[in-house]
Amino acid sequence: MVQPLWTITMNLLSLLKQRFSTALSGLVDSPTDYLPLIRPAGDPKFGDYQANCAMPLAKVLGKPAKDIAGEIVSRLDVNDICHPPEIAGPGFINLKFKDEFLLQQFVAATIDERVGVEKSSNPQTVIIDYSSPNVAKPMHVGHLRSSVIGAALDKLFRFLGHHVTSDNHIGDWGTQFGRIIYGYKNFLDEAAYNTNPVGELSRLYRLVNQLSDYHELKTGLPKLEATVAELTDNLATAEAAPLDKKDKAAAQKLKDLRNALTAAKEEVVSAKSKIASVESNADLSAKAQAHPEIARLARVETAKLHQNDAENLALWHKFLPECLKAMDQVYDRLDIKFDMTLGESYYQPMLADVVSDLEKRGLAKESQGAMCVFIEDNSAPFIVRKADGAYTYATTDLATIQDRVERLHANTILYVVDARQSEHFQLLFKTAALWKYPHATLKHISFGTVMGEDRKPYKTRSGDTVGLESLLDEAVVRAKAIVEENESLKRDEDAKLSSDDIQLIAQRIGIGGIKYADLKHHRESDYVFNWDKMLAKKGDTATYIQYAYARVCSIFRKGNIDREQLRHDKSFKLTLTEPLERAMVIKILRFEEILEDAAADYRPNILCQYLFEIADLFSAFFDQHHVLNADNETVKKSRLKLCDITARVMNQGLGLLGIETIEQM
RNA sequence: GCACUCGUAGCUCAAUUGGAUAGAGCAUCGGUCUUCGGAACCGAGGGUUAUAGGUUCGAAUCCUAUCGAGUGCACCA
Repeated sequence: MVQPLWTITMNLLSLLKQRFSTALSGLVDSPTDYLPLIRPAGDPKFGDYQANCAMPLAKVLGKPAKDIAGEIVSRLDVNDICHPPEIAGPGFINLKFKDEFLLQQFVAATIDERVGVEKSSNPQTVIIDYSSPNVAKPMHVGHLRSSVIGAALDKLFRFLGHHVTSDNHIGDWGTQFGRIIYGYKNFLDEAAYNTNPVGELSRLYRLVNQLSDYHELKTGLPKLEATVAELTDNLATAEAAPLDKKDKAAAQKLKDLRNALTAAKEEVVSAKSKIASVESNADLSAKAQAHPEIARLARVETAKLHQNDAENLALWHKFLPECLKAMDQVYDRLDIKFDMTLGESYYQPMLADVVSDLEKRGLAKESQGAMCVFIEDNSAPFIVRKADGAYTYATTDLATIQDRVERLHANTILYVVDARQSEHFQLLFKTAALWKYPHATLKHISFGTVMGEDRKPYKTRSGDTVGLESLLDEAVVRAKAIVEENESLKRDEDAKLSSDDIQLIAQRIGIGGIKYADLKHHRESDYVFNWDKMLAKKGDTATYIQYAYARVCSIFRKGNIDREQLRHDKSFKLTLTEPLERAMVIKILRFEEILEDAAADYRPNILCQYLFEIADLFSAFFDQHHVLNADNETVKKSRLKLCDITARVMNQGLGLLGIETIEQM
């Protein structure tokens, strides 16, 4: 027997595209241009999918769009899968699948290990560069988005069959090591180091920073205060001048002055408080007096390290493993694993050659003592070697591209880095293309800021950045309180939990809540961090989806259903008796389409929205229709299969986001 | 000064990249409960998509101007 064409795909959209491609090929030169205009219907009343090709073709073909739509439909062969297409409005072609076809596809998906998602036919070798903290500085909220978005894309691309290598491009060669080394040589508490090396290093880092800042602020304060005075005068003069509403430049200047004054005042306040915090402490004050040149000397330590000074290099080798161990603890909690952790230090031996090669090719030129690549239409140069002879992160990034392309054979490199560095990446990518790699796909996957309720970067109440570990701790503590509170409200005695369960659930809900809150937003936008919203029991949260998943599992538990056996049970004919069931089947069959959309634009929020919609559909279905007590055995088994695959899609989808499910919560 | 990003419901955000009546969640108001987990479900109100023009069959999306917010601008990464 010949298999019908549609058994080879469970992707509804790509199947329709194939059919339209055939239909359009006699009409237009390049049918592929019009295939993206086939998309899910905007409104269920228009059917399941719609094709918007006719309108743009009206101009090309010089005929009314409705006539073209008619012509496309007459050429279109979808009888086996769809009801007769309808033409509506200016020339929309509306398509609705036959239930029989949907059920065939559905069966194929239920028995498929990958719930109907095929691997890419064109797998890419992708390096995903994300998280990338500076070692020895504790990780903070700033690292959250890169880590969470990066890990989600990592899992997504892998699942789609690409050859992914995740790389944590850590800062392990920067100025922070000079500070730590200086601290270690001058302020070490040996006992503390022996019990908790990273804690002590981190204390030393903060101490050296604080003392350096102290001296800098102390010398800078008079100037800062003078600036405030000057701005105050200028503002007074400007405000005294007669206000001409038409003079926009003057109005703008006035506003700029006010903003500058506010900023300068804040700076003075902050400086004074930092100075006071040192001077009010006898120990700190004494240390500050004893180390007036601390900032310069710390830089000297960095320079010595970079020149392979034996002592500093030994210290670096001593510190680094401890720092990495501490980092891994955080990654364990976030369930993130890297294939490689090649920090800046790894690329150091290559930098001199990178610069000389750029020079040889005439790309890099000397300017004001520094070696620079000038990119057209960019005023700022791309500095690959500073006037003092040191290399910059630009150089390291170029060496990194070289290594990834030549040694690891990457054809795509994704940088999950915040939006503020977009200019750097533009210059980097242009330079790389001019240099040796015009064919590598280099993408900056930029993302916005995590903000507090005040719409400024998220800080603690005292104004410090929030440490990532304490953030995770708080999430779990808050989640646990919610789980415990809910436990006491439960109606269903069977659903009661042990205290071990509660701890595990609190972890999955807490960490999942943080991740979901981050991923559900468009990555380019800034978003406001809000505990209550991300852990809320209702609404568009990880918890809601996790709860829907737990409810499905509860059906199987109560009914003593062997899900594996169920999947291969062919002793009955599937039926769809309710519109909600049909909606769920279509939604499930769209899983691959959604994953591809999410991957195409590197946007986990597309997947989040999809998972929420599935959970929402399931919750409505669960409320309105019975599974275990269905009218007859056929309906019951059909619904059980639907429940099984719904659960698998939710589990798989959440898994790709790095969010774990729980069978009971 | 230059460059980039953004402005959508009271709040937090979407909108398949130019498609049909701009959608969710929260909050508000109303409803559902003796059945598989109420961390639930159903419904209602709420919008001149910052403003003004323009482009076209069609604009939150594209172009221009204005207003407002943010970010980045040689030797930190």
